[in-house]
Amino acid sequence: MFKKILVAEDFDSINMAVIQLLESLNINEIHHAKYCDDVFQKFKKAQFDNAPFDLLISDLSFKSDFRTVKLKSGEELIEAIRKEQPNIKIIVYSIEEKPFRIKSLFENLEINAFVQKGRQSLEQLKIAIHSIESNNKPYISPELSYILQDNTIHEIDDYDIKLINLLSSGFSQEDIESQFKEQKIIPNSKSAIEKRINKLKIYFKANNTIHLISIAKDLGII
Amino acid sequence: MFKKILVAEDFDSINMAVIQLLESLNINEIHHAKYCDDVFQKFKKAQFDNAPFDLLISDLSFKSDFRTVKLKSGEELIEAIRKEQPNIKIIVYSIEEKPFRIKSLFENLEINAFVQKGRQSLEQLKIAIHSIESNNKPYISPELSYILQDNTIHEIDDYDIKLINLLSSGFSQEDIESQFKEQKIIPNSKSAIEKRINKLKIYFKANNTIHLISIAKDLGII
DNA sequence: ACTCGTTTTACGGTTTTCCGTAAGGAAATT
DNA sequence: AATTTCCTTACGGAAAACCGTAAAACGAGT
Repeated sequence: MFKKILVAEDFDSINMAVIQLLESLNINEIHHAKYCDDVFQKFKKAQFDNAPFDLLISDLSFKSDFRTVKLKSGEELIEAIRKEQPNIKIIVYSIEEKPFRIKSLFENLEINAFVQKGRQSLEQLKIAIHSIESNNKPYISPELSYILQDNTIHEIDDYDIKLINLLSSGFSQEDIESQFKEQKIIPNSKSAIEKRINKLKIYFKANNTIHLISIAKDLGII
Repeated sequence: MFKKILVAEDFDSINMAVIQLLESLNINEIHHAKYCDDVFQKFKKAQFDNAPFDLLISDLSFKSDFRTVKLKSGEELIEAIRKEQPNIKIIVYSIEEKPFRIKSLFENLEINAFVQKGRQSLEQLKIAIHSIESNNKPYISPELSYILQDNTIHEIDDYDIKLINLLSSGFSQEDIESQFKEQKIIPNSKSAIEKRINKLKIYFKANNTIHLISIAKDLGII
C-alpha cells in the first residue's frame, strides 16, 4: 500500500475531492500543492529527508497567473521528478483526451497510469491506485484503452510538430526555410518543407494547409 | 438567502466539492446531476411541484459518452431553463476563459455570475452566491472583470464566424463563394470574401489566413 | 429623382502556395 | 567500386491567395 502520496492539482475543487478520496483509503501521509514549483519543492524535501514519496498524482495543465514559475505544466513536473527518482509511481489525473498527448506520457515520461477526469473518475482513480501498487502494468481509463494499442499515433515527429507550429504562428514557407537554416534544422529547403507539409496533409486528410492546422489544433498536436 | 439550489456538473470530483461548499453555507435543499438532461428534468419537476429552484450553478462543457442526450452543453441547458423560469438566478462555474464566449453568456443568456474554476474558485463561488442574492449586479471572477468592460469583443458577427468556420474546414475562397451563393448569404463575391478575410486579419493582427484561423481557434471563436 | 456615402462586385498584377518531375548526394548493399 | 535506395534539393508551370483600384449597386436623406 502506498504510504506517502503527493498531489499536484491547481483547482481547489478537484484538489479537495482527491484528498478526501485518499483519506478514505487510509493513506498515512498526503501532501499537495497548487503550483508545480511547490510540488517539486515538497518532493525534493522529502527526498532530502530520506522519506521520499512513493506516488505522485498530477494534473497536466496548470493555470498561469501573476506568479512566475519554473515548471509550467504537469509534463515538466513529471519529467523533473522522474529524473530525480525513477522508481516513483506516477498517476496523471487530467481532462486530456488527445491520443497523441496521452500516448507520449506513457512512452516518454513513463507514467504508470492515466485517469481521465469525468463522471466516474474518482472511482477509476481508486482502481488505478490499487492496480499500479500491485503490479507494473500501466493503467488507463477504460474508455481510452484503445490508445495504448493504436500504433498509427506515433508517426509524427518533432520536426513535424515544429513545422506545424511555425505555420500556425503565421510564418510563410519561405520564412520557415530561413528559420530552419539559421537553427541548422534539416531538411530546410523550401522544396523539402513543401513536401513535408504535403505528407501531413495526406496523413490528416486535409484539403489545404489551413485545414491541416485546424485539424492539428483539434487533435491537440499543437 | 437561497433555499433551493440545483447543480449541473459532470465531473464527480468538482461536483463533490461544490456540494460540500453549499452544505457549509446551510442551504436547505441541494440537488445535482451529471447530465444536462437530468438537471433539466429535476428543474421541471420542481417547477411542477410548485417548489422551483432559486439558483442554478452550472458548468458549460459536459463530456459526451455512450448516452444520447438532448441538451449537450451548459449553454443549451441555461437557455432552456431561462425560458421556463426567467427569474431564476444562474451562476456559471467553468474553466472557460475565452472573452468572446463569456461575454455572450451575460448578453444572450443573461447569467448572473461567472466564476472561473481555479486556485481560489470555491472562495469566489461563495462570494458570487452572496453577491447575486442581495442585488442584481452581475458577478464575475475578478481576474476576468475586464471582459464586461471591453467593447471590442462584440465586433465580430455571424457572417465572420461562418466564414472562419468554412476556412477552418478546408474550403477555398472559391468554394466559399459558391456555398454562400447557394445559401443566399451576402456578400458572396470572391472579392468581398477576400476583403472580409483581410479585415479579420487586420483585426486579429494575423500574418496570413493560416495564422488567422489559428488565432480564432485559440480565442474560442470557433 | 438626385446626391452622397457605403457596400458589393469586378478586374488585373504580384506573390505565395501547390504539385509534379528531375537532379544531386549520402548511406547501405552487393 | 558499383549499384540501389532513400532523402534532399532544384526547377517550372498551374492554381490560389493577396492587394490595390475602379466600377456598379444600394440606401438614406433631401
